[in-house]
Amino acid sequence: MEHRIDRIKKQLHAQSYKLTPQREATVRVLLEREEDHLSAEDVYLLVKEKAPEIGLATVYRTLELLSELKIVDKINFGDGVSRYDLRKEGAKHSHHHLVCSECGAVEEIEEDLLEEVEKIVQNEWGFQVKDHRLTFHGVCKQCQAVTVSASS
Amino acid sequence: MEHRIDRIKKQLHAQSYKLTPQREATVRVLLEREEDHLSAEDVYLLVKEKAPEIGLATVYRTLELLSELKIVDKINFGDGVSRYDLRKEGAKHSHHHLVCSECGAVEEIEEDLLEEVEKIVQNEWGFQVKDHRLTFHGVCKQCQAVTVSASS
DNA sequence: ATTATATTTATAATAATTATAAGATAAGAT
DNA sequence: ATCTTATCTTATAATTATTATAAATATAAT
Repeated sequence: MEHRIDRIKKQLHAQSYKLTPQREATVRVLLEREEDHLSAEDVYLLVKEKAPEIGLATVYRTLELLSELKIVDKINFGDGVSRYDLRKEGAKHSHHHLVCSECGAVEEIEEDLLEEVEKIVQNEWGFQVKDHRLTFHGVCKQCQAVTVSASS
Repeated sequence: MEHRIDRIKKQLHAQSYKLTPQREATVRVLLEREEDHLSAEDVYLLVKEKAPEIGLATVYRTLELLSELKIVDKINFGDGVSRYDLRKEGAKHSHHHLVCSECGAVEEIEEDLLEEVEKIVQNEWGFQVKDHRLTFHGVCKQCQAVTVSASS
Protein backbone atom coordinates (compact mmCIF):
# COMPACT_ATOMS: atom_id res chain seq x y z
CA MET A 1 0.00 0.00 0.00
CA GLU A 2 2.80 2.42 0.84
CA HIS A 3 4.20 1.74 -2.59
CA ARG A 4 1.01 2.81 -4.30
CA ILE A 5 0.68 5.89 -2.13
CA ASP A 6 4.18 6.80 -3.14
CA ARG A 7 3.41 6.41 -6.81
CA ILE A 8 0.35 8.56 -6.48
CA LYS A 9 2.38 11.15 -4.62
CA LYS A 10 4.75 11.29 -7.57
CA GLN A 11 1.89 11.56 -10.03
CA LEU A 12 0.58 14.53 -8.08
CA HIS A 13 3.97 16.19 -7.87
CA ALA A 14 4.51 15.73 -11.57
CA GLN A 15 1.62 18.16 -12.08
CA SER A 16 2.69 20.30 -9.13
CA TYR A 17 -0.09 19.15 -6.86
CA LYS A 18 0.64 18.44 -3.23
CA LEU A 19 -0.09 15.32 -1.25
CA THR A 20 -1.74 16.82 1.79
CA PRO A 21 -2.78 14.70 4.79
CA GLN A 22 -6.39 15.05 3.68
CA ARG A 23 -5.59 13.78 0.22
CA GLU A 24 -3.51 10.97 1.61
CA ALA A 25 -6.30 9.91 3.96
CA THR A 26 -8.71 9.93 1.04
CA VAL A 27 -6.43 7.82 -1.10
CA ARG A 28 -5.95 5.35 1.76
CA VAL A 29 -9.68 4.89 2.05
CA LEU A 30 -9.91 4.22 -1.67
CA LEU A 31 -7.10 1.68 -1.48
CA GLU A 32 -8.62 -0.09 1.51
CA ARG A 33 -11.99 -0.32 -0.17
CA GLU A 34 -10.72 -1.04 -3.64
CA GLU A 35 -13.48 -3.55 -4.37
CA ASP A 36 -16.24 -1.11 -3.56
CA HIS A 37 -17.84 1.67 -5.49
CA LEU A 38 -18.11 4.45 -2.99
CA SER A 39 -19.96 7.69 -3.40
CA ALA A 40 -18.36 10.97 -2.32
CA GLU A 41 -20.48 10.83 0.81
CA ASP A 42 -19.32 7.27 1.56
CA VAL A 43 -15.71 8.29 1.13
CA TYR A 44 -16.25 11.33 3.32
CA LEU A 45 -17.64 9.25 6.20
CA LEU A 46 -14.77 6.78 5.99
CA VAL A 47 -12.13 9.48 5.76
CA LYS A 48 -13.62 11.19 8.79
CA GLU A 49 -12.67 8.16 10.88
CA LYS A 50 -9.02 8.84 10.12
CA ALA A 51 -9.15 12.61 9.87
CA PRO A 52 -12.26 13.92 11.64
CA GLU A 53 -11.68 17.55 10.72
CA ILE A 54 -11.93 17.01 6.97
CA GLY A 55 -14.72 18.74 5.06
CA LEU A 56 -17.00 17.20 2.47
CA ALA A 57 -15.98 19.76 -0.14
CA THR A 58 -12.36 18.73 0.24
CA VAL A 59 -13.28 15.14 -0.44
CA TYR A 60 -15.13 16.22 -3.57
CA ARG A 61 -12.16 18.25 -4.74
CA THR A 62 -9.76 15.42 -4.05
CA LEU A 63 -11.89 12.92 -5.93
CA GLU A 64 -12.21 15.33 -8.81
CA LEU A 65 -8.44 15.73 -8.89
CA LEU A 66 -7.79 11.99 -8.76
CA SER A 67 -10.26 11.63 -11.53
CA GLU A 68 -8.45 14.16 -13.71
CA LEU A 69 -5.22 12.29 -13.15
CA LYS A 70 -6.94 9.05 -14.16
CA ILE A 71 -6.18 7.50 -10.79
CA VAL A 72 -9.87 6.92 -10.19
CA ASP A 73 -12.81 6.68 -12.57
CA LYS A 74 -15.92 8.62 -11.82
CA ILE A 75 -18.78 6.32 -12.68
CA ASN A 76 -22.49 6.43 -12.53
CA PHE A 77 -24.93 3.58 -12.21
CA GLY A 78 -28.05 5.66 -12.62
CA ASP A 79 -28.90 6.22 -8.98
CA GLY A 80 -28.33 9.95 -8.57
CA VAL A 81 -24.80 9.63 -7.20
CA SER A 82 -21.34 9.60 -8.71
CA ARG A 83 -19.15 6.75 -7.59
CA TYR A 84 -15.41 6.55 -7.59
CA ASP A 85 -13.51 3.52 -8.70
CA LEU A 86 -9.76 3.12 -8.29
CA ARG A 87 -7.93 2.05 -11.44
CA LYS A 88 -5.45 -0.81 -11.32
CA GLU A 89 -1.89 0.42 -11.58
CA GLY A 90 -1.14 1.32 -15.15
CA ALA A 91 -4.57 0.38 -16.47
CA LYS A 92 -5.37 2.24 -19.66
CA HIS A 93 -9.12 1.77 -19.51
CA SER A 94 -11.94 1.95 -17.07
CA HIS A 95 -12.93 -1.60 -16.25
CA HIS A 96 -16.34 -3.13 -16.87
CA HIS A 97 -19.13 -3.58 -14.36
CA LEU A 98 -21.92 -6.06 -13.75
CA VAL A 99 -24.80 -4.57 -11.82
CA CYS A 100 -27.34 -6.99 -10.41
CA SER A 101 -30.85 -5.62 -10.56
CA GLU A 102 -32.03 -8.05 -7.86
CA CYS A 103 -29.55 -7.41 -5.06
CA GLY A 104 -27.70 -4.33 -6.27
CA ALA A 105 -24.29 -5.98 -6.08
CA VAL A 106 -21.62 -4.68 -8.43
CA GLU A 107 -18.97 -7.00 -9.79
CA GLU A 108 -15.92 -5.92 -11.73
CA ILE A 109 -14.35 -7.30 -14.86
CA GLU A 110 -10.70 -6.32 -15.08
CA GLU A 111 -10.13 -8.00 -18.41
CA ASP A 112 -10.62 -5.77 -21.43
CA LEU A 113 -13.38 -7.34 -23.50
CA LEU A 114 -13.73 -4.47 -25.92
CA GLU A 115 -10.60 -4.62 -28.03
CA GLU A 116 -12.39 -6.07 -31.04
CA VAL A 117 -15.34 -3.74 -30.68
CA GLU A 118 -13.04 -0.75 -30.46
CA LYS A 119 -11.36 -1.74 -33.70
CA ILE A 120 -14.75 -1.80 -35.38
CA VAL A 121 -15.63 1.59 -34.00
CA GLN A 122 -12.31 3.04 -35.14
CA ASN A 123 -12.53 1.56 -38.64
CA GLU A 124 -16.22 1.82 -39.42
CA TRP A 125 -17.11 5.01 -37.62
CA GLY A 126 -13.74 6.76 -37.83
CA PHE A 127 -13.95 7.48 -34.13
CA GLN A 128 -10.67 7.54 -32.24
CA VAL A 129 -11.41 5.77 -28.97
CA LYS A 130 -9.66 7.04 -25.84
CA ASP A 131 -11.67 5.32 -23.17
CA HIS A 132 -14.91 3.45 -22.63
CA ARG A 133 -17.64 2.80 -20.16
CA LEU A 134 -19.34 -0.55 -20.18
CA THR A 135 -21.91 -1.74 -17.69
CA PHE A 136 -24.11 -4.78 -17.89
CA HIS A 137 -27.40 -4.88 -16.05
CA GLY A 138 -28.89 -8.24 -15.22
CA VAL A 139 -29.00 -10.99 -12.63
CA CYS A 140 -25.89 -12.20 -10.83
CA LYS A 141 -25.01 -15.83 -10.21
CA GLN A 142 -26.18 -15.76 -6.58
CA CYS A 143 -29.56 -14.27 -7.38
CA GLN A 144 -30.13 -16.72 -10.21
CA ALA A 145 -29.60 -19.53 -7.72
CA VAL A 146 -32.07 -17.98 -5.27
CA THR A 147 -34.71 -17.55 -7.95
CA VAL A 148 -34.37 -21.15 -9.07
CA SER A 149 -34.63 -22.59 -5.57
CA ALA A 150 -37.50 -20.28 -4.61
CA SER A 151 -39.57 -21.26 -7.63
CA SER A 152 -39.01 -25.01 -7.21
CA MET B 1 -45.40 9.48 -36.02
CA GLU B 2 -49.08 8.96 -35.21
CA HIS B 3 -48.44 5.29 -35.48
CA ARG B 4 -45.74 5.36 -32.81
CA ILE B 5 -47.81 7.55 -30.52
CA ASP B 6 -50.57 5.01 -30.86
CA ARG B 7 -48.28 2.16 -29.93
CA ILE B 8 -47.03 4.04 -26.91
CA LYS B 9 -50.59 4.78 -25.92
CA LYS B 10 -51.29 1.08 -25.96
CA GLN B 11 -48.20 0.32 -23.93
CA LEU B 12 -49.37 2.80 -21.32
CA HIS B 13 -52.90 1.44 -21.26
CA ALA B 14 -51.60 -2.08 -20.87
CA GLN B 15 -50.29 -1.04 -17.47
CA SER B 16 -53.32 1.17 -16.78
CA TYR B 17 -51.52 4.43 -17.31
CA LYS B 18 -53.26 7.22 -19.14
CA LEU B 19 -52.05 9.13 -22.14
CA THR B 20 -52.66 12.67 -20.97
CA PRO B 21 -52.08 15.67 -23.23
CA GLN B 22 -48.97 16.46 -21.22
CA ARG B 23 -47.58 13.00 -21.75
CA GLU B 24 -48.45 13.08 -25.41
CA ALA B 25 -46.74 16.43 -25.86
CA THR B 26 -43.65 15.05 -24.14
CA VAL B 27 -43.57 11.98 -26.32
CA ARG B 28 -43.96 14.13 -29.43
CA VAL B 29 -40.95 16.18 -28.45
CA LEU B 30 -38.92 13.01 -27.97
CA LEU B 31 -40.00 11.72 -31.38
CA GLU B 32 -39.20 14.99 -33.11
CA ARG B 33 -35.78 15.14 -31.54
CA GLU B 34 -35.00 11.48 -31.79
CA GLU B 35 -31.36 12.08 -32.72
CA ASP B 36 -30.70 14.23 -29.68
CA HIS B 37 -29.96 13.42 -26.09
CA LEU B 38 -32.10 15.85 -24.20
CA SER B 39 -31.99 16.52 -20.50
CA ALA B 40 -35.22 16.82 -18.52
CA GLU B 41 -34.79 20.59 -18.63
CA ASP B 42 -34.33 20.53 -22.42
CA VAL B 43 -37.46 18.45 -22.84
CA TYR B 44 -39.35 20.76 -20.53
CA LEU B 45 -38.47 23.85 -22.56
CA LEU B 46 -39.47 22.16 -25.81
CA VAL B 47 -42.72 20.81 -24.42
CA LYS B 48 -43.59 24.26 -23.10
CA GLU B 49 -43.76 25.49 -26.68
CA LYS B 50 -46.62 23.07 -27.32
CA ALA B 51 -48.19 23.08 -23.89
CA PRO B 52 -47.10 26.20 -22.01
CA GLU B 53 -48.87 25.30 -18.78
CA ILE B 54 -46.90 22.12 -18.18
CA GLY B 55 -44.76 21.87 -15.05
CA LEU B 56 -41.20 20.64 -14.83
CA ALA B 57 -42.13 17.97 -12.29
CA THR B 58 -44.62 16.50 -14.73
CA VAL B 59 -41.92 16.20 -17.35
CA TYR B 60 -39.70 14.41 -14.84
CA ARG B 61 -42.50 12.05 -13.91
CA THR B 62 -43.33 11.35 -17.54
CA LEU B 63 -39.72 10.63 -18.42
CA GLU B 64 -39.42 8.35 -15.41
CA LEU B 65 -42.51 6.50 -16.53
CA LEU B 66 -41.33 6.13 -20.11
CA SER B 67 -38.09 4.89 -18.74
CA GLU B 68 -39.80 2.20 -16.65
CA LEU B 69 -41.68 1.07 -19.73
CA LYS B 70 -38.38 0.89 -21.65
CA ILE B 71 -39.63 3.39 -24.18
CA VAL B 72 -36.72 5.67 -23.39
CA ASP B 73 -33.34 5.00 -21.82
CA LYS B 74 -32.13 7.25 -19.09
CA ILE B 75 -28.47 7.77 -19.76
CA ASN B 76 -25.69 9.71 -18.22
CA PHE B 77 -22.58 11.05 -19.86
CA GLY B 78 -20.95 12.27 -16.69
CA ASP B 79 -22.03 15.89 -16.82
CA GLY B 80 -24.38 16.19 -13.86
CA VAL B 81 -27.55 15.62 -15.89
CA SER B 82 -29.63 12.63 -16.89
CA ARG B 83 -30.45 12.43 -20.56
CA TYR B 84 -33.29 10.61 -22.22
CA ASP B 85 -32.88 8.59 -25.34
CA LEU B 86 -35.79 7.12 -27.27
CA ARG B 87 -35.44 3.45 -28.14
CA LYS B 88 -36.07 2.25 -31.66
CA GLU B 89 -39.33 0.35 -31.91
CA GLY B 90 -38.87 -3.11 -30.51
CA ALA B 91 -35.20 -2.62 -29.65
CA LYS B 92 -34.12 -4.96 -26.87
CA HIS B 93 -31.06 -3.03 -25.85
CA SER B 94 -29.94 0.47 -25.20
CA HIS B 95 -27.81 1.54 -28.13
CA HIS B 96 -24.17 2.58 -27.92
CA HIS B 97 -22.80 6.10 -27.86
CA LEU B 98 -19.70 7.88 -29.05
CA VAL B 99 -18.97 11.02 -27.07
CA CYS B 100 -16.40 13.40 -28.53
CA SER B 101 -14.29 15.02 -25.85
CA GLU B 102 -13.31 17.85 -28.20
CA CYS B 103 -16.66 19.12 -29.41
CA GLY B 104 -19.08 17.30 -27.14
CA ALA B 105 -21.02 15.75 -30.02
CA VAL B 106 -22.77 12.46 -29.34
CA GLU B 107 -23.16 9.89 -32.10
CA GLU B 108 -25.25 6.78 -31.88
CA ILE B 109 -24.53 3.23 -32.93
CA GLU B 110 -27.75 1.31 -33.47
CA GLU B 111 -26.04 -1.93 -34.31
CA ASP B 112 -25.49 -4.26 -31.37
CA LEU B 113 -21.74 -4.80 -31.11
CA LEU B 114 -21.86 -6.64 -27.82
CA GLU B 115 -23.34 -10.00 -28.67
CA GLU B 116 -20.03 -11.83 -28.44
CA VAL B 117 -19.01 -10.02 -25.29
CA GLU B 118 -22.34 -10.81 -23.66
CA LYS B 119 -21.84 -14.49 -24.37
CA ILE B 120 -18.49 -14.35 -22.60
CA VAL B 121 -20.02 -12.58 -19.62
CA GLN B 122 -22.82 -15.13 -19.43
CA ASN B 123 -20.52 -18.13 -19.72
CA GLU B 124 -17.46 -17.05 -17.80
CA TRP B 125 -19.06 -14.92 -15.09
CA GLY B 126 -22.41 -16.67 -14.86
CA PHE B 127 -24.10 -13.30 -15.12
CA GLN B 128 -27.44 -13.21 -16.90
CA VAL B 129 -27.35 -10.06 -19.02
CA LYS B 130 -30.60 -8.13 -19.44
CA ASP B 131 -29.29 -4.86 -20.78
CA HIS B 132 -26.09 -2.91 -21.24
CA ARG B 133 -24.67 0.57 -21.35
CA LEU B 134 -21.73 1.23 -23.60
CA THR B 135 -20.17 4.59 -24.23
CA PHE B 136 -16.91 5.38 -25.94
CA HIS B 137 -15.07 8.56 -25.18
CA GLY B 138 -12.65 9.88 -27.73
CA VAL B 139 -12.28 12.10 -30.77
CA CYS B 140 -14.85 12.14 -33.55
CA LYS B 141 -14.03 12.14 -37.25
CA GLN B 142 -14.64 15.85 -37.66
CA CYS B 143 -12.41 16.85 -34.77
CA GLN B 144 -9.63 14.56 -35.95
CA ALA B 145 -9.70 16.38 -39.28
CA VAL B 146 -9.54 19.76 -37.57
CA THR B 147 -6.58 18.73 -35.42
CA VAL B 148 -4.67 17.45 -38.42
CA SER B 149 -5.22 20.56 -40.52
CA ALA B 150 -4.51 22.88 -37.58
CA SER B 151 -1.18 21.23 -36.84
CA SER B 152 0.03 21.24 -40.46
C1' DA C 1 13.34 30.00 8.19
C1' DT C 2 11.13 32.23 4.19
C1' DT C 3 8.26 32.54 0.54
C1' DA C 4 5.13 31.75 -3.18
C1' DT C 5 1.70 28.82 -4.38
C1' DA C 6 -1.47 25.41 -3.49
C1' DT C 7 -4.96 23.90 -0.29
C1' DT C 8 -8.41 23.63 3.34
C1' DT C 9 -12.14 25.23 6.05
C1' DA C 10 -16.51 27.03 6.81
C1' DT C 11 -20.13 28.73 4.76
C1' DA C 12 -23.22 29.77 1.31
C1' DA C 13 -24.99 29.11 -3.25
C1' DT C 14 -26.54 26.46 -7.07
C1' DA C 15 -28.48 22.81 -9.70
C1' DA C 16 -31.02 18.65 -10.25
C1' DT C 17 -34.54 16.01 -8.72
C1' DT C 18 -38.39 14.47 -5.76
C1' DA C 19 -42.31 14.90 -2.38
C1' DT C 20 -46.87 16.66 -1.01
C1' DA C 21 -51.56 17.99 -0.98
C1' DA C 22 -55.45 19.67 -3.36
C1' DG C 23 -57.80 20.04 -7.40
C1' DA C 24 -58.52 18.26 -12.35
C1' DT C 25 -59.09 14.72 -15.88
C1' DA C 26 -59.02 10.32 -18.88
C1' DA C 27 -61.43 6.39 -19.98
C1' DG C 28 -64.22 2.57 -18.89
C1' DA C 29 -68.84 1.47 -16.80
C1' DT C 30 -73.48 2.82 -16.47
C1' DA D 1 -73.87 11.23 -22.70
C1' DT D 2 -72.92 11.19 -17.88
C1' DC D 3 -70.77 9.22 -13.84
C1' DT D 4 -67.13 7.46 -11.22
C1' DT D 5 -62.80 6.56 -9.62
C1' DA D 6 -58.23 5.86 -9.88
C1' DT D 7 -54.79 8.23 -12.12
C1' DC D 8 -52.59 12.84 -13.06
C1' DT D 9 -51.17 17.57 -12.87
C1' DT D 10 -50.14 21.83 -10.69
C1' DA D 11 -47.92 24.68 -7.60
C1' DT D 12 -45.01 24.78 -4.13
C1' DA D 13 -41.71 23.32 -1.04
C1' DA D 14 -38.18 20.18 0.35
C1' DT D 15 -34.22 17.37 -0.48
C1' DT D 16 -29.99 15.89 -2.26
C1' DA D 17 -25.74 16.33 -4.67
C1' DT D 18 -22.34 19.25 -5.89
C1' DT D 19 -19.66 23.58 -6.46
C1' DA D 20 -18.13 28.44 -5.44
C1' DT D 21 -16.06 31.96 -2.35
C1' DA D 22 -13.02 34.21 0.68
C1' DA D 23 -10.16 34.12 4.49
C1' DA D 24 -6.83 31.30 6.95
C1' DT D 25 -3.35 27.68 6.66
C1' DA D 26 0.04 24.45 5.16
C1' DT D 27 3.32 22.47 1.68
C1' DA D 28 7.73 22.04 -0.47
C1' DA D 29 11.41 24.18 -2.67
C1' DT D 30 14.80 27.68 -1.92
